[in-house]
Amino acid sequence: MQPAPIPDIIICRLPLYLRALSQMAAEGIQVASSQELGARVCLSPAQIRKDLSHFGEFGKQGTGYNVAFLEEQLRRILKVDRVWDVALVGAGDLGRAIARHGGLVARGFRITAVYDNDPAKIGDQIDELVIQDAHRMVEDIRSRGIRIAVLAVPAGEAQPAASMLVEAGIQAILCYAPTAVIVPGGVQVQYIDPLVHLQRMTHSLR
Amino acid sequence: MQPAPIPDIIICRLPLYLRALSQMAAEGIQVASSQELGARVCLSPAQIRKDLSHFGEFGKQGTGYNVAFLEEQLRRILKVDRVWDVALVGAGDLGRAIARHGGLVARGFRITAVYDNDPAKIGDQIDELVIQDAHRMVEDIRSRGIRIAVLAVPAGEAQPAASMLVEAGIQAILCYAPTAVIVPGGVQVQYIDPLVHLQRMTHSLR
DNA sequence: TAGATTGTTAATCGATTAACAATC
DNA sequence: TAGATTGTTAATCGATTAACAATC
Repeated sequence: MQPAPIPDIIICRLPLYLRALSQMAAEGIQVASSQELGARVCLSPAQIRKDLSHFGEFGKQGTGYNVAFLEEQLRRILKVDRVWDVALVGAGDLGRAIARHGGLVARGFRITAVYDNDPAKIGDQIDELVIQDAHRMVEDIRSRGIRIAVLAVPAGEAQPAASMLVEAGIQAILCYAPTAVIVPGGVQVQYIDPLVHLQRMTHSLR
Repeated sequence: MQPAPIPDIIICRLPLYLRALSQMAAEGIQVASSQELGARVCLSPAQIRKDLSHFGEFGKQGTGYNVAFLEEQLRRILKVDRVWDVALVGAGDLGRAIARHGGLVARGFRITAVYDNDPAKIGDQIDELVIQDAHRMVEDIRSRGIRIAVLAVPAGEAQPAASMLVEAGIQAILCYAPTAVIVPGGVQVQYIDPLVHLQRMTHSLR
């Protein structure tokens, strides 16, 4: 008997729960019902309870959930009860904004390497980080054991860069390029394309 | 009899189809089957055909879809067969990266105003755009008739900024702040939080 | 004890897939 | 004509919701 595998659609909601719980904790809220948590993430109380029940019994009847405890459990489940090293590929405007993102560490990530293939940028710094030559990327990432990468390169360079990352042993890629990249099974890719979100909204404008 | 309303989950996929079709067109591909298009967006051919069938009959039996024609139809359905003016709130690293995004116009959007509340930034330029005082934002957006905004401010400023945008007549907000904002019905909000994507992936790392 | 809220089951709902007649 | 692929229907699948016993 395997433990039932958790549907991906449920995993996708956990970071939202975690984010809401962190906010509640910051507001000094110590206990929250599924009703209250649901209101924050725009989901039904039943959905919240059902989702959480896949991982254990975290609540108390008549009371709700202890915010700090549930936050801790979600961090553990999502494996962000530690800080992951992240390699950043691409030191353009977007790469720079990502590297300087202030809230990474608190949520489990730290950019520890930045690569670019523009000779004019190599050697420059983004805060403490020195931009490295992309030619050394595979060797460097491999030797440092980094497993997560953010891809902030132009669309045309996304596939070759992703292939290099796979070669380097990267297992999870967050891709900002507006194009699907092909990677072997076992390597996860998530995409962020703001234009997709904008286009989702225009459809129902007037 | 109303025309059947289109489920949101279908609208959400159309921008992905459009993106894939634009790429195909750029590669010189003139005709694509639902099989080929599905391969590009990682969906089944049946799904593609079902989705498109909500809007009309765009294909030809035995042949597939004319890429340029379907691209044109999707642009029309998503209302990006024009260019929308967009207001950008927040001129930090992220705001700057968004303002300088090269691919906006080709996909239906153009940043025409940037606001910040930091006196040190007001008056500075991002390429051709002059950073405006956020205090003038409501009046300015309203007088220019802008209906779409991108919110790139710190989490703590997201709600007040969103409320100002609503007051200014904004109907669609793309929010980069890692927090839910409350807006009246009829105003759409989409969120982008890279940490949510990273946390979705860590769960299944080893 | 009375009130509230969980965890879970069964029912509902909606989305995806498979299959195929129509037809290019 | 033969081969291919659409648009659509019916079947399947899975996710969400409603309801409630358990219990804090």
